[in-house]
Amino acid sequence: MKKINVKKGAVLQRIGDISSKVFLVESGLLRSYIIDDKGKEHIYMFGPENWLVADSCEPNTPCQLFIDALEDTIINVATKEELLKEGPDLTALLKRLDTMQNRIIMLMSSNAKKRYEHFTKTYPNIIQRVPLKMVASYLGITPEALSRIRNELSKKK
Amino acid sequence: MKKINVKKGAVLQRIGDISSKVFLVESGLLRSYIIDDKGKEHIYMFGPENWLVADSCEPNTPCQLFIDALEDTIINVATKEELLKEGPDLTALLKRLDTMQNRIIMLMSSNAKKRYEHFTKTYPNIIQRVPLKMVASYLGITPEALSRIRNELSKKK
DNA sequence: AGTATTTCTTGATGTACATCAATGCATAGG
DNA sequence: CCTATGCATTGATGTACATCAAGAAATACT
Repeated sequence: MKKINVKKGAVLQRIGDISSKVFLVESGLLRSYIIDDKGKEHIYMFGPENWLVADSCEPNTPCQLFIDALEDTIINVATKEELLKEGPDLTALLKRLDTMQNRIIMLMSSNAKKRYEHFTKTYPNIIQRVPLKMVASYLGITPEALSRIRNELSKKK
Repeated sequence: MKKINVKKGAVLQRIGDISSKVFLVESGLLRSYIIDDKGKEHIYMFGPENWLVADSCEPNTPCQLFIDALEDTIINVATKEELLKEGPDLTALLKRLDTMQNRIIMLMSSNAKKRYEHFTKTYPNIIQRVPLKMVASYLGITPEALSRIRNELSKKK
């Protein structure tokens, strides 16, 4: 585990990389995302304090995700091999599975408005820290659609 | 790890259950799914031979998934606590993370046709074993939409 | 501070998919 | 064997979102 500082905008991993490291965020904010075949970004995950950010590709296969820093960030870096030797943090792994399961369920069963409401409840601090278009990207909608949803929700009250 | 036989149609877990067991499929086919607030089913995962089927909810929280058998199935059952003691199968865990990451990426970045094509490539045997409406449910579309996609694809050739 | 760039919003239009309804087929159970 | 139930398909219509375009507002850059 090596501690490093990265500046906002720094790229930690590119699609196709084989290295496949694991980043434990101490402070700041990372994101992982993909770029689809139309060149559109889709945010896979935000990584604020205490989150673990990594591509879950199997060892020695090319990564599918970009990872970069949305803020100046302090991270602890390790290779997957190192982590496996040390005996990985099972609690963290289970939490991660839970998070991903929730994300899948959300994507499958809720419309954009509900996904947004769920997001604001689950990650109340993140929404203050990133542009709305990134929230839209995480939710799987366009910035325009998110703008309209927020508009509608604010009128209701 | 206790080995049990279940008949097609048997329900192994219900939403809200706290027990939260892990099922390792030896032969047959399980599925896990949710029911949304409109009463609609969404298949979360199919569990054929050698798959691990479980709700990834954190220990001692209520499950979000139903789990039942789509065929007569032989499974090994364990509680999460047991598995954690034994030292879990890390390779299986990593594979599971990879699967879920792929599922999320699919749901976010591909249209129904691409998701279907990806599914048929990735799980060629499952499509023969379940009704198409379940494939549709897994893909996040209606049976009607799937029917039209298949129609279109078969004409192309 | 002033300019450039990104971000957000609003409107008009388009489209992928859902919903609803009807029909033909297969399958299962008495 | 006959009937009931579930499954797949097709057509008509509806809708949630995307796309495109333009302008306003915020942010970053020199």
